[in-house]
Amino acid sequence: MELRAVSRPHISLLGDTRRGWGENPMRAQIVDIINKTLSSLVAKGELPEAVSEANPPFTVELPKNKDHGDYATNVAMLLAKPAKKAPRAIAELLVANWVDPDQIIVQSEVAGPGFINLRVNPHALLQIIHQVLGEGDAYGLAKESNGEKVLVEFVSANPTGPLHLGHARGAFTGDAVARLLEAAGYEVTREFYINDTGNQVLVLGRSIYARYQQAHGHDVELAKDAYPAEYVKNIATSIQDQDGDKWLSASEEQWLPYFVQKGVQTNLAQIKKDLENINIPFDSWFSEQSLHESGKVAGLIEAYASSGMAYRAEKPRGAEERVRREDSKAAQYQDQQAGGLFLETSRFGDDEDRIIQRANGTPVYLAADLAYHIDKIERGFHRMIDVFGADHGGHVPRIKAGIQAAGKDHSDLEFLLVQMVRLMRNGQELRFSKRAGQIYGIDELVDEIGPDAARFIFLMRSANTQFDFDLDLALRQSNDNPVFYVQYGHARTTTLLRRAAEASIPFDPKSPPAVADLEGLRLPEERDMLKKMAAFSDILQGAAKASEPHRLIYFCQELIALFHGYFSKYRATERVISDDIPLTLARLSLVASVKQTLKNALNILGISAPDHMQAPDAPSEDE
RNA sequence: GCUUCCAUAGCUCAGUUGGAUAGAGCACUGGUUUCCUAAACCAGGGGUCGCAGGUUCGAGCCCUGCUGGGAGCGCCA
Repeated sequence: MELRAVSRPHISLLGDTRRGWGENPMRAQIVDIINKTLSSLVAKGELPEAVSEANPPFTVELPKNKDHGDYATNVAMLLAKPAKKAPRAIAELLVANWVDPDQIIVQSEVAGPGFINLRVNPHALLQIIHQVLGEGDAYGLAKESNGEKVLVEFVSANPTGPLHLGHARGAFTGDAVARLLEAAGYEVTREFYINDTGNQVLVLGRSIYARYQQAHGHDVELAKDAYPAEYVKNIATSIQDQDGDKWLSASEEQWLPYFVQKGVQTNLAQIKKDLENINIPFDSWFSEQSLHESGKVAGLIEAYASSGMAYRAEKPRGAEERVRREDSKAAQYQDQQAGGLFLETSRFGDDEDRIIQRANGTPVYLAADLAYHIDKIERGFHRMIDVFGADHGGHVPRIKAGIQAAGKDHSDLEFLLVQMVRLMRNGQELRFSKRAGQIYGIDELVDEIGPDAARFIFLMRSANTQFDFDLDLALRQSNDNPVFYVQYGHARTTTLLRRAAEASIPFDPKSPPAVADLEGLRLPEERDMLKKMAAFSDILQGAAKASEPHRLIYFCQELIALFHGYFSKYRATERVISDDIPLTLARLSLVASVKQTLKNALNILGISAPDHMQAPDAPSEDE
C-alpha cells in the first residue's frame, strides 16, 4: 500500500528533496525513515488510515539542547489529532517500530510532550565529508535549475547623481538575494529601472545649465530645488569644454533636452561604475523613457479609460473625506489635479484614487510605473521581487491596485522593503544633506572599510529592521568586527591544510579516505561540525524562499564558531596534524570540508574567503 | 488621522515560518599560548520577549486592542 500523503511530507526546513535541489542528506534520510515507519504502522493497523491523509508539516531539526540527541522531530505531536491518539503514544509506536534497514538511527527516545529525539549512526554523518569534498564548489547549491524564473529589481536609483549611502543597503541586499536565488536553483534576472524621464531629470538638466552659465561667468542663482553638488559642475564644465558657449543664447526648449540627456548619461555611467566597483552586476537596464516611446504607457492609460477603471474629474473621489494633515502636500497640489484622469485604485485597497494623466494629456509617473510592472508580469516570471527603500513603501498598495485594475494578478510580485540605516561615527549620527551637496558615496564607504566588511555588515541584519551602521566598529580591524572573525576562520583552515602539505602528509581533498577510515572523528565537536555542514542546503533554501540573506551570515558565524572552538580546545591534546596518520587524514578531511562549506556560503553572499589574514599588529611585509 | 516596519540581556541584533530550560556578538569580570594563526578559545553575571486580552496540547512567533519609535501619506521618485 502506498501512503500518498506521507510520502510527500512538507518539511518546515524547506527544500523539497525530490527536485534535485541541494539537500540535507541526514535530514532526508530521517524523513524517509519516518515516512516508511508511519506507512508500515498504518498497514499493520496500529495507526488509523487518517494518518495517511494528514500530511503534517513535521520538522526534523537540530535540537538546541545537546541532551536531546542529534536530531529531533515533532511528527508525533502533529499526528495526534488525525490519529486520535496521545502524542507520546504515537511517538512510542514509532520508536518501537523503525523501518530503518540501513540502521541510520542508533538510539531514539520519546521526550517532553511527544518529541522524538534521535541519535544517528556516526557512519551516516561521516558521509557528509564525501558529499562536501566530492561536490566542492557546488556543495549545498542546487544541482539543477528548478525551472523558475525570477526577476530581482533593485537599486533603480535616479540618474540624478552618484550612488550614495542611502542606496547601499538596497544594492547589497538585492545583489545577495539574487545570488541566493541563483544558488537555490532559480533563473535570475537582475534589473535596474532607470527613471530617465520626468521632473527629477528636468531639475537635473536645469541645475547643469545653471552651472554652465556660471562657468561662463554669468551670475545666476541655483533654483531652490536644484542639485548643487560638485558632480553637477563637472558635467557643466565638460559641456563647456565640448561645446563652448553655444548654449548660452539658446532657448530652454533647445538646451533642456540636451542638458538632461548629458546629465542622465553621465550619472548613469557613474552609477554603473560604482556598482561594478562593488561587484554588483546587472543583466538588464530598463529605461522608463522606452515605455513612453513604445506607447505602452499611453496604451495602458487608454485601457484603463476604456474599461471604466479611470474617470476624469476635478479631484479624486473620496479624497475630501480623507483627513489630511494641515501641512499636507496633497492639499498644496490638489488644485493642479483638476481635470486629470483618475485611476480607481481605491477599489483595490488603496487609500484613494490616484491621478495617472494630467488634464493636458501627459501621463504621470505612476502610469509609467504601472506600465513597467505590467510589462514585467507579461515577461512571464514565476517570481518578481522589488527591492525598495522603506521610504517608497507607500507605493506598494498603489502598484498592486493598479495591476489589479488592469485585470492582472500581482500574487507573484513581492516587495522587499529595506529599512533605513543610520550611519554612526564617534557615537553620533552622520547626516548628509543632498541640498547642501554633501554626499557620502558608496565608493567612499568601500574605500574606508573595504568591500567585504561593507557587504557583511549590510547583510548581517534582516532587511526589515532598521539598524545603526557603526563606522568605527567596521573600521576597527579587531575582534569586535564580525567579518574578520569569519574570514580568519577560513584562513585558519587553509593554514592547517598548508601545514599538512609542508609536513608531507599525503592528503588530497579531492580523494578523501573511505568512510570507514574516517571513524576516528568521534569528538562531539567534530560531530557538531558535520551536522552543521549537513544543514547548509536547508539554510540556503530557506533563505532564498524568504529573501533573507542574513540567515546565511548567521550560518557562517555558527559554523566557524564551532571550528574555532574545536581548534582551540584541542590544540594541546587532539591536534589535527599528529603522528597518527589515519586520524590526521580524517581530521584534514573534516577541516577541508569546513573550509569548502564556508567558502561556498561566503561566495553566495559575495564575500571573499581569504587564505591569509594579515595580523593587525604585525609589521607590513610590503614595506 | 491613515498605511507600513519595528519593540527580545546594559548596547547592536538572531530566534530555522507554533515546539522542550529564549540565543549570539559587543561591553563587564576572571582565566587560556614552550603547542597546527590569541583577529582565537573557556568560564561567569545579566531577561516580566513593550503592555493587556484571545486562539491551543503548547505563543517571542498567530489574532484583537493599547503604548512607544522609524518611514510614508505630491503631478517628486
